[in-house]
Amino acid sequence: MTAVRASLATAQLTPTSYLVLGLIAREGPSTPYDLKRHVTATIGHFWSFPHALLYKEPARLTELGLLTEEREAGGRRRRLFTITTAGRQALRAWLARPSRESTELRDLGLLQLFFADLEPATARSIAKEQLALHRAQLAAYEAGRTAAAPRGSSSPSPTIEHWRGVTLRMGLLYERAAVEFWAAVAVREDPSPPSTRARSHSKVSLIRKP
Amino acid sequence: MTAVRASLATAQLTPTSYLVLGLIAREGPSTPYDLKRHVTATIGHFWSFPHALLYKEPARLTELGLLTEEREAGGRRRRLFTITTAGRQALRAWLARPSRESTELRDLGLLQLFFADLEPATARSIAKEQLALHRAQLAAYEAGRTAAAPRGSSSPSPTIEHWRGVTLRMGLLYERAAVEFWAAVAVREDPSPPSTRARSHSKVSLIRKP
DNA sequence: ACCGTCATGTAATCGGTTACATGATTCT
DNA sequence: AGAATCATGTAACCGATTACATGACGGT
Repeated sequence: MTAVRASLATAQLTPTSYLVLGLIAREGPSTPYDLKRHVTATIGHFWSFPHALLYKEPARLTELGLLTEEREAGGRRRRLFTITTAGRQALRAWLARPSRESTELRDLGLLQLFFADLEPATARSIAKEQLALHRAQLAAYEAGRTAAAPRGSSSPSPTIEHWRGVTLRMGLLYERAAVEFWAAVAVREDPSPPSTRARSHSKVSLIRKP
Repeated sequence: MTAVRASLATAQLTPTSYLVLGLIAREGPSTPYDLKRHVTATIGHFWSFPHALLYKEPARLTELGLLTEEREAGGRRRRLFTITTAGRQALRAWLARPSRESTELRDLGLLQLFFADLEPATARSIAKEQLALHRAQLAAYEAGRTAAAPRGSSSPSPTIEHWRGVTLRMGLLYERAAVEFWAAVAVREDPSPPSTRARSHSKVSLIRKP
């Protein structure tokens, strides 16, 4: 009965669950370390899944009957997980169900900027720091993209390069947006042109209010 | 001693902690509900902080000595939290410390797309769904932005409108990127032009592999 | 007076994060 | 052979999410 409830509780699968299910469905039987490597090379660039998760999640899914596990006898005693029919079904069901939740965009730099007026002097430094970071990330994506898309690669089925491409394309667009944003902030907060135009708001420290 | 350790453990403050500290530092003594409303109107659009968090976190911060709490005697028995000197200090320290962690971009639609080849028919429907969602969100931001920026508002200090503007500007840029991305995906996956150009990869279901 | 929504809070569960730990490989 | 890094895993804590619950307020 516990098993029944568990196997029916499709609703309680997390994004991590579907990531694991999807990877194993596509790549075939995998060890947690396989998952880790694949994730690092693709979606992990902007959605982090700590490796401990990728070791724990397959165990959960196995309990739910969505995966099976076999363990190497000797050597590293690796765990190899295989997807079951139920697992494929859960995955299909999820793919067919539209996701209406909106994107979580969690950025510490943005949070800092949100409070930057509390210490006006830091607004610029935050912007410059973030600008540098996002420019670097953008460059990394662009380098990876040109390297990843070998013209006329006649590989019959999608390779990991393909998936790098798919996921990184969005990352690329996001980083472009981020660079644009932080560049604008940096300019706006730059005190170098002491123009007569009034600032949008006073620059006194607001951190202590009466 | 526990208290000492706790108050020194600045490192273990989470983004939520700084959000709460920052809001109370800027807006003055606040109830959890005040926090909730403010967050909903601003950063909550793309970084969700469930209201239960905003009730629990102030209590934690109070234990750490970063806030003080006073409770209404009668009526709704609201809890009013005020920031302490230590709290302001922790906030300042955080603002001065650059955040090097990169953005978390958690999007269920992207995750689905990542596995869309497992069910080729769904790739397009996912793209269309996401495109509609992001267009709607983009429209909402743009509507909010024009409404929120009253020319020549001579308010002496930044109002909540100002902060809506600051946070939503990034949201706006992100949504533009997202719309661009999903539009491209939708076009690429659209089978309407049955051109002779070979597809980048075969469209057979990969969900069962030998 | 009633009803719906706003406002306010608590409890329990559980996933995610951090920290720890150690056996294989590879390089010098 | 030793060092460094890769590979592999476990354990524990704790924050975040979900669910539950109820009192105040405004409108009809």
